[in-house]
Amino acid sequence: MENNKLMDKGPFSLQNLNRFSKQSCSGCRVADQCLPGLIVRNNSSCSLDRYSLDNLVERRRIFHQNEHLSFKMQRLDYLYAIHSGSCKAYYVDHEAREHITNFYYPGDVIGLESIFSRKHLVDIVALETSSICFIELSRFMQLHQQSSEIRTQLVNLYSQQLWQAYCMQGTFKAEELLVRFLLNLSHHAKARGESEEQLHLSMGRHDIGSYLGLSSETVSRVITRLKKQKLISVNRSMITLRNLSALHLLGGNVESV
Amino acid sequence: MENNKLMDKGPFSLQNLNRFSKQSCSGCRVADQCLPGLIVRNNSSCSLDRYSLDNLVERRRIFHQNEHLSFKMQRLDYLYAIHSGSCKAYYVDHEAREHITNFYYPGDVIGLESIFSRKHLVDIVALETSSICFIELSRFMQLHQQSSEIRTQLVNLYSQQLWQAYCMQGTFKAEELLVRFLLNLSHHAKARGESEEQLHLSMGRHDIGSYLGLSSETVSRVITRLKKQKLISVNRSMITLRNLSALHLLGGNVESV
DNA sequence: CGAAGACTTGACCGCAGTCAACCGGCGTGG
DNA sequence: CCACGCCGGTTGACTGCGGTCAAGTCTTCG
Repeated sequence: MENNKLMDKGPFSLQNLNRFSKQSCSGCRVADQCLPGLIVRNNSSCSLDRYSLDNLVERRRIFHQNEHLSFKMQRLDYLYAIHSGSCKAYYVDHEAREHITNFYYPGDVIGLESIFSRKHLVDIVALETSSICFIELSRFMQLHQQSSEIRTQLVNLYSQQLWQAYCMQGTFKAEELLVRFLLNLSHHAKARGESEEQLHLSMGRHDIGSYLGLSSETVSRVITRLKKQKLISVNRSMITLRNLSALHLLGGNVESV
Repeated sequence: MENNKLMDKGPFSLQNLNRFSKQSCSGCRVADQCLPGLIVRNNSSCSLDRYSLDNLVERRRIFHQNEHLSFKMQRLDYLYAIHSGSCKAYYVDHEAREHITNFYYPGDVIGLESIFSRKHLVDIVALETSSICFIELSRFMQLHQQSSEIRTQLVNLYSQQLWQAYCMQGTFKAEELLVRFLLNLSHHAKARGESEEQLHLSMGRHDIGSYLGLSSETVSRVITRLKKQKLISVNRSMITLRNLSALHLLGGNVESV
């Protein structure tokens, strides 16, 4: 029932999509936030014809929860863009600990960190039922050579992701980390036109911990503490930020990317 | 005396450089590792004339220890490439703690994480007397639009740096962090044609700690421990890796970038 | 030679990891 | 329909790594 409500409120109805479908970016709902979408949208000043651009996304496919988009060490044939849903990227270290490198949401492009090695450096998994766009890498690189829009957008995208990654380095208190994580989610949700207070966490406590460098127990404890301080309220995987300004203070007012 | 020896062995004699000097990449000693250098070297298939390329680096200048290349929040007019010496980039958080985002060595390009915001997101400081190449950002972006070499190299560079940053996320033991740090230095030194066992640490313990998310005391203690295990030997800022394979084991055999 | 600063070492403490018990929702099968 | 088991989340007790504070050492430089 909770789930049905979510589906109805979602950006589009999953049922209407074929499992494999030829898609174009022109009509995409998250085109505003997405790299291919941005490029297509700015087509006017672009040296490429509309056909090439709309074919940047080769196809789209539904992935179910815990289904892999790709495995570590596979050849890097595609980048992925998230149309709806969410994914995590992770690798397993020599002591069998899972390290999540990033979470991805609608409009995000996946795989940028792996390009130099020409193979996937991480496993990529859907956190919930998700609609994923396939961007053939060779075509992308071709278009990248031809379109100044792609170039500009790509540099900005890389630059942002790099800065974001830098901001995760160093040592922080558990509370600070978690608050920043939540504010980051909120920021991105807002950018996508969703609520900035109501967050739906598609990943488990363990995943959050793995991303932030904490144990799932610590994540749980900090959430409980924030709940007691009335800064957030929690309903299963739904978190409501009750006092954004107070949270910004706790998180150190980091200008999120 | 130690210093003189270093100068003589160094890649080139600092004294021969003017403080400001017009430079070209064609004859540069670290061109093999450097982004502008790589581009100039592959000029054959390049759409740009040699003049434009050699003028990618607008000028070169000597910075002394602790001298700032640029300050946080300044407009981003230049990227920097290190010709010799080394630098650190850092920001100060809301609790006045210094976070080092990265160290830079000959051939490295500085400023890539700041491009999207059009201003410097970090302070950049020379760790020792260093010769720094100035790359005017507007010219770089122009050339980036014109040269497919720059594009390919830049994507690879970003991709690498992003992966490297991802690998620093998550939680690791102090020993593991430090060993990986040393092995990374070793790896890069080797790539520059220097010794992979003899490392000269141009930054202090505090800086290493700030980069790895440790206190300087912990860095010191771990170094002492490794010394006692005969894995390294230490002579002030000179560290010798005595057992690379054992160190690789401790560091978790991470494929360094 | 003396002062300043970086590094080392020791003592103590606190945050977060680990281990374990418990809870509560959900799905499955009787 | 209920009973059961599973899994993710929460909570508690304990521990240990690494932070903090402080003293002491070594190096450099004026």
